[in-house]
Amino acid sequence: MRVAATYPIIDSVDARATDTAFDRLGAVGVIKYLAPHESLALEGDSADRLHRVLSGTIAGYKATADGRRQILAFFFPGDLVGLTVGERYAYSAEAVDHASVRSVPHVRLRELAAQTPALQESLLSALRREVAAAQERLLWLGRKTARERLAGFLLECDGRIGQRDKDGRRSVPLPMSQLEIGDYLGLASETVSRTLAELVRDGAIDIVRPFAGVIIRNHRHLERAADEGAPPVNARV
Amino acid sequence: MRVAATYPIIDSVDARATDTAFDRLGAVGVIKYLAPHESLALEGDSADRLHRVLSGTIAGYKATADGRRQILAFFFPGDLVGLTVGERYAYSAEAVDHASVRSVPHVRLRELAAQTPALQESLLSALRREVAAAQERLLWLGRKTARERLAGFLLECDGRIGQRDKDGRRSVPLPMSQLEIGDYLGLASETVSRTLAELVRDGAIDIVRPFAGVIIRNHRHLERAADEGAPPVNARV
DNA sequence: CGACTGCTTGAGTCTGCTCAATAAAGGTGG
DNA sequence: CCACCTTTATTGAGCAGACTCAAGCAGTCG
Repeated sequence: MRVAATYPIIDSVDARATDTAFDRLGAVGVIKYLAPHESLALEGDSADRLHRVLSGTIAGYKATADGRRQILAFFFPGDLVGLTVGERYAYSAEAVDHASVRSVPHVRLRELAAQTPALQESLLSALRREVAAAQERLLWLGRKTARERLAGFLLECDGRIGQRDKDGRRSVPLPMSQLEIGDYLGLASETVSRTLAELVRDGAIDIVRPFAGVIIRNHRHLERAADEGAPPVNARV
Repeated sequence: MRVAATYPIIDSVDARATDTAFDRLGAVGVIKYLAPHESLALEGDSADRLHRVLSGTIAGYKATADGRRQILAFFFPGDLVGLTVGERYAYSAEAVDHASVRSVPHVRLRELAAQTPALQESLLSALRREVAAAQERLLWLGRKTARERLAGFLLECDGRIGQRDKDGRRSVPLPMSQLEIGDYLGLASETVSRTLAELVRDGAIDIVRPFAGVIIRNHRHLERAADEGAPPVNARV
């Protein structure tokens, strides 16, 4: 376990879709630094705080008594963890990699929101996005194949944290392990590994070794894989 | 297709957890009557209205190009359909049985909410419940067996629309077909049929014939089936 | 350098799906 | 009210996608 001193002191957010209304939060609450797999909150804890991710990645998840786990969402910089709670957290949250969050008591948040209609509005639309995201994934988990889910996941990550590399291709860093990707997609980690290999074989992606992300080789192909589980007719372009 | 005149004229809601703040909606908007499988909204439609279920059942769903379908939620009397939308509906909605809804333009709703903090608060918490429900089901679809999902579904329905019959047992009417239950749980309708039969064999439930609901024979047993996919050690009590 | 964690790959299994045939209801029209 | 037709539920047989178990490898951290 690393000590706090080894963390960079971060207080800005590098989120692409930064909602400026949330910048009001910049001055309140405390900053927490989390090591990989360190817990931020546990399902059932009394939920007094809202967390905004400053750096790194947080996973929100539910678990069963016998150890099965479903990751509900990955939270990247700029995202809010703990929005949906009432009295108690409805799910647990832990750091995926080294992460930092700003924690704001809900009480303080409510005060701020009362003064700031724009913030109120932002919270509401963040909540709406969260519902929409969860519902989209109900379709994945209920009705899509491993290949479709994984392709959809890579496209989602591309949209949220993808970058353009020097050759102009989309580069998607994946801070989470394949086990965590499996827990997000309702798949075993072996299936994630095999299906990634399949997408590489089909020419849709390249894997950055050691496993740290993917390069999208054929975006169109990946979209087709996400929408239609059928194996491609013409793989290579 | 029935004509509107054959519908009972309903303008009250028999929801158990009626949120009185929503009664403000009682005077605005129009009432629509829907025949079974009649569409209320399609994914991608411009979303100008919020619907409150007065009677019957509405299903919200997403579909893929090749005909697979995932039902996101069943809406019972008192529930709100179309809460989560932005510009356009994020999912389709259709009637499960004969149903009626009160449709309120979002514009009018916003006016009312501005005047009524309690309504604002109610909308927010309805939205929060919707997230929580979707996330609970991510766990079902991603990590639970057919048996666990079905048992969980029956318990959910008991909590929302269950009644106590003359012998004091829980009676759960199920207005939707087994195909629709399958589309809700990410299962084939045959699997729903087989798994229901299994729960009957185990003494957890009885099926009301012709298929119209279930009687919960052993609540404890059903709870165990929902939380732990393992076959019961001592079936009959 | 050694131990651990995470990824890959193979073999075999199983849950739940597909396809199919039959039965049971419900709605429609004569 | 009955005969017909359509839709829904049941049940069986076979299949397949994804899981489990297991072994081996690679990369990382201490």
